[in-house]
Amino acid sequence: MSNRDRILELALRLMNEEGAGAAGTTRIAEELGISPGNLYYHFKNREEIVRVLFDALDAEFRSLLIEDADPPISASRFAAFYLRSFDLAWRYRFFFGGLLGLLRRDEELAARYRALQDWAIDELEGIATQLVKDGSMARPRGRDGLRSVALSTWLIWMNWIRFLQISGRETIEPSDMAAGVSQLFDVLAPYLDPAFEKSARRALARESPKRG
Amino acid sequence: MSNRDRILELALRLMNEEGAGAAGTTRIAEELGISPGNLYYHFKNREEIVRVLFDALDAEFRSLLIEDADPPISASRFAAFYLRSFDLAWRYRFFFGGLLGLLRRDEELAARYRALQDWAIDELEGIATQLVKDGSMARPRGRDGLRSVALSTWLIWMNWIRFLQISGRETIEPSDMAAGVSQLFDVLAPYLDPAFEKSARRALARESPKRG
DNA sequence: GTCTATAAGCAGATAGAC
DNA sequence: GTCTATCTGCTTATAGAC
Repeated sequence: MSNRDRILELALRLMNEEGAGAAGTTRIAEELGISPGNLYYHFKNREEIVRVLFDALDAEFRSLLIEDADPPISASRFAAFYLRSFDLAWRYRFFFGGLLGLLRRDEELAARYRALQDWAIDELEGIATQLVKDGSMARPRGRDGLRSVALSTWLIWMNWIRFLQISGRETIEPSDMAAGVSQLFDVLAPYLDPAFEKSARRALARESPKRG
Repeated sequence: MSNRDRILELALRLMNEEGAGAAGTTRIAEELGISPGNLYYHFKNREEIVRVLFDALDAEFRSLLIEDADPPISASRFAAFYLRSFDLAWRYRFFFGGLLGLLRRDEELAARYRALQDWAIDELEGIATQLVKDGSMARPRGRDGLRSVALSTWLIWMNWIRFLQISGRETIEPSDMAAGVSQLFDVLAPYLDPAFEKSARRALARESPKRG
């Protein structure tokens, strides 16, 4: 394993466990037993490390969303999609807690993040539209009903892990993600076809990672 | 105006405008034209400044919630309550963006924040329960339906301003809060009595601060 | 690719005079 | 209450040898 990869791996671990501020260049180099100079050979600066990690999250998220927007959307695929998206958020959970600070310090990262967010909300709206077409979901009232539902799901997805962190949980486990998906289902529930919802909830319970 | 108050005022302004990290003790002292020593006479350390600001937010939020949970809850009081709560969040908007970082650095602040959050979610559930009793709202399905609705409203309240900041808005205006309240109404809408909802939305449009 | 050594800057905080 | 002066510790980042 190259030092470059070891740097990325350790940076991700440290930031996930202790927050985005925990992975200074000094500390990374020290814990890996390499020199600061070596680290700076591989990365121009601290921000570049974060950008490379974000790019991985970005790519995974896009392929996940594209794959799963493909019609028709069955209840189990619907549940699996949200579970996988929460699992992805978990693996890069450092990103959400410190997001604003990270974006303020790196305009390039901010631009990439915003492009992803805009695209994702559109895509989530597209998924909701497809569910309506499939007859699995009723169209919410109001002009921008589907847009609003998409935005609510985005807000919950973005902030579920941060909410757990803020609430004082020492560690966040993959098994905590099912509650986030369930929270999200609760927001969609009033519009979902009852049979579809029931089936989706069953799939969620079946496929959630178990505690421990 | 005492230097102590000037410190608090400037710290709040800087953090609101440029983020929680922007108000270092050095910078505050410099911009006020006082010495670092003077600042440290008034506050034990940087964290204490933040704690005093949080206490103000805490007190205002509690009195707002207590006042408005008083039955029966009319549609216009309902709308006014959410508008005022978003206005409060706006005045202390620094807090939400950098929340996780602030809590990680100050265990005392973390404990106070968590107490407020636990209390607030209970209280929001109480408001929802009252609306059901008043006949203004249908009880959501599922065992913890009202709890889930309370949590969703909390998540949106907590994260609306941060969402705008993250989305790249240079400045956030009081007039941006109405969209947050509207987003929150959209989540509640499926359960609200149609006449109640209509009336609440009308009150929201009437009482929202205008742009500019 | 990797190292040593160090520059340069900024933060929070304190001692002690007035 | 307010000041001057300063200490300490930390961080990012670079120059240049191996």
